[in-house]
Amino acid sequence: MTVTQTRLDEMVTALKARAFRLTPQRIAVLKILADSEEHPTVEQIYEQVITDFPTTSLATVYKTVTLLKQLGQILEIGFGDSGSRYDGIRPEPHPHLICLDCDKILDPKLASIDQMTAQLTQDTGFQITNHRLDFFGICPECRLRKSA
Amino acid sequence: MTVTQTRLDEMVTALKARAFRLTPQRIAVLKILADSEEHPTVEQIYEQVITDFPTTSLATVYKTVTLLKQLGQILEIGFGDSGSRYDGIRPEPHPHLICLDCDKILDPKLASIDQMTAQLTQDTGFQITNHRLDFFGICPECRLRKSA
DNA sequence: TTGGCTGCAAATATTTTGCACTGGC
DNA sequence: GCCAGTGCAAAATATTTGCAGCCAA
Repeated sequence: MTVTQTRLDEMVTALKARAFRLTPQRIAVLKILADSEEHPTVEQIYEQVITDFPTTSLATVYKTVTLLKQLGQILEIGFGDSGSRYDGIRPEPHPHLICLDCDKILDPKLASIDQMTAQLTQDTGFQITNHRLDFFGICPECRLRKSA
Repeated sequence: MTVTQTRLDEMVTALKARAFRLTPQRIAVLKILADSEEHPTVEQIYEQVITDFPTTSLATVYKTVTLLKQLGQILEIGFGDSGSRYDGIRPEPHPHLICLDCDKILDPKLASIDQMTAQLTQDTGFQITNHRLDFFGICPECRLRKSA
């Protein structure tokens, strides 16, 4: 049993638990999200889906992504400017490291967020339910390419 | 000399330094941004501006906000869903604490970000130039109101 | 004086929605 | 068989842009 398999199973289980139907289009979207390390956009998911189901509409992909988001099965990573990107592999909040040059997104390990959250709760009285932490910069590969 | 006065001066200086013109509409926008603790949207800035200059267009406010953003004089705080909000008082990146109920945004003090940035630079080789840290939850006032 | 700035409207981009048909359960 | 889900197009939202006239420097 691979990690990917597990994630897809979890998504399927989450849908079944709430009596949502498992249509071929939905399963195709789930598979892509459960298997994509590169944090795809809705448009990119759509491009993938229509290779298997050519009649699938963009609206259906939007609806499925919205549904999964509401079920907490995927994480939305949106930047004001254009289409949001999604992480189906790690649905819980976690830091991102974004290259401004090639748009690559990495998931670095950083432990201290929980501590900051606890501190804020104590200081402000907020009941914190979610967070978002993004770092922007230039990745080593793009730095090399530019200096060449 | 108040803090607000200083911020407005800084914005004016930044515009002059690059030979941008100081039109009445622009100054009105600057004043609002330099003076608003509540992180207003473009629409809210627009509402304010037209009380002084009724013919001002929304596009002009957008253009001015975009210009100030490019000059690093204001900080954009965008959430995928709707209009971005702006902070003209503290243009440098800093954490936000957002109430999901009343949309209030606070600026809590948290020191450890620089340390995390340094760590990431060392671990990943990224040249980090910017970051964003937002916490979402329910503020004490809204919690009280809901439990009442 | 003059070229950047404004204001209007139209264009653009992204995401949502209405509705008749279809197919999963 | 029922009704949620789909697909199409139109709508809604947010922001940008073209261009003629205007005004800050």
